[in-house]
Amino acid sequence: MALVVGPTASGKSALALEIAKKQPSVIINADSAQVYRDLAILSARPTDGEMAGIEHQLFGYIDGSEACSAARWADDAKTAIADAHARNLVPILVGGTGLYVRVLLDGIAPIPEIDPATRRETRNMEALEAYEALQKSDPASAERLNPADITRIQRALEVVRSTGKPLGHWQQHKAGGIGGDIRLHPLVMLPPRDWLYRRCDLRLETMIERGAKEEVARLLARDLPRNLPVMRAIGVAEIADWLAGACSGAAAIERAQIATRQYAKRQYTWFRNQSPADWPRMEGILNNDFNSIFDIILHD
RNA sequence: GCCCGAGUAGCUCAGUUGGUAGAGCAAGCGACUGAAAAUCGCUGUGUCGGUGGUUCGAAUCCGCCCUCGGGCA
Repeated sequence: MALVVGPTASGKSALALEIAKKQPSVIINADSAQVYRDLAILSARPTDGEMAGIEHQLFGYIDGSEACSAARWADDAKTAIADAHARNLVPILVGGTGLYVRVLLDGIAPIPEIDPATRRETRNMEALEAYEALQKSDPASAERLNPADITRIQRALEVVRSTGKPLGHWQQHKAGGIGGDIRLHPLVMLPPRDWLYRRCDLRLETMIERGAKEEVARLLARDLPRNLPVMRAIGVAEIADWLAGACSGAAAIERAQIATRQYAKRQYTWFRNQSPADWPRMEGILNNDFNSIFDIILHD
C-alpha cells in the first residue's frame, strides 16, 4: 500500500496519479473534508477529468448532513483496501488528515457509540460549563486538558456520561489498526513554505472560478446545523458572509486564503512531528520529474 | 497658499499629569485518541515620520521640515 501525506496544496493528488499510472491501482481518499458530497470544489476534490479514468474511492461519499469520524473513515478505508487487494490493485492512500491515517494504522480506543441525547447536550455547553462538569465526573481528564480546549473537553464529558467510564479507562489500549498487517510505502510531503503558501492562495482563486460561491450557496440552502463538519470546512463561513453581503468578495477570499495557510501550517507541524521518523520526507517542490520520488515510494 | 486632523509592530490602533512602549489580527513554534479543514498552548516583533530644542529624562512639550487625509481659498 502506498501512502502520500502532507499539507494541503502540496501536490499529493498529482503524485498519486503518477504512481497509479505505474501499476494497476485504486486511489483512496484520506482527507476529512473530501469525504463530503456537498464540497466537491471547496474541498479541492479531484474532478472527473483529473481522475483520468483511475478508480477513486472514499471521495464525496458522505452526505453533508452526517458527521464523519476518524473511526468511521478508518473502517471504510479498511474495506476499500481489502477490496483493492482482492482485485490485485495497489491501494494508494492520499490525504492530509493525519488523525485519520493514524487511526487506520495504529487503531483507536474502542469506545462504544455515544448516546445521541448525551452528545447533543454536551456539545451545546459552553467551555467553562463543560470544564466544570468534567472536573466533577472525570477529574483526571480535566487535569490533563486545557480549560479552553472545548472540543476535547466536550469529548471527554460525553464519553464519561454516556459510557459511565472515563476517557482514560478506554484509552488504555487501541484496537483495529492495520499497520502491522500491510506492507506500507509512505511518503511525507513537506515542500518549502513560501511555495506552498503561494499555491494555497492560488487555489482559492481557482475554486472561485470553478464555482465555489455557488457550491456554498447550495450548501447553505440545506440549512444544516452550523456545527457539522461540512459547515466548518475552510471557506464556507467566509463565502457565506460574502453571500449575505457582510463583506466583499475580495475580503472573503483573503480570509479564506489566510485560513488555508494556517491549516497548511498545522498539517505541516503534524506530519513533521507526528509521523514516524522512518517515513521518508520529500522537502523539495513537486516538478515533472517523478522518477526520484518513485525510487522512494515504489521500492520493494 | 492657509486652517484642521493623522503619522507608533507586517496590518488596525491604544499609550493616562514627561520616566526609552502594548492590545487585537497576521506571523513563527508546538500539542493532538471517534467533529481534526476541528480545538488548543507558547513566542517575538519597534530608528514611536525626520530633525533641532527644552529637560536629569521626550512617543508625550516647543520650532522647522516631510508624507497622507479633510476643509477653506
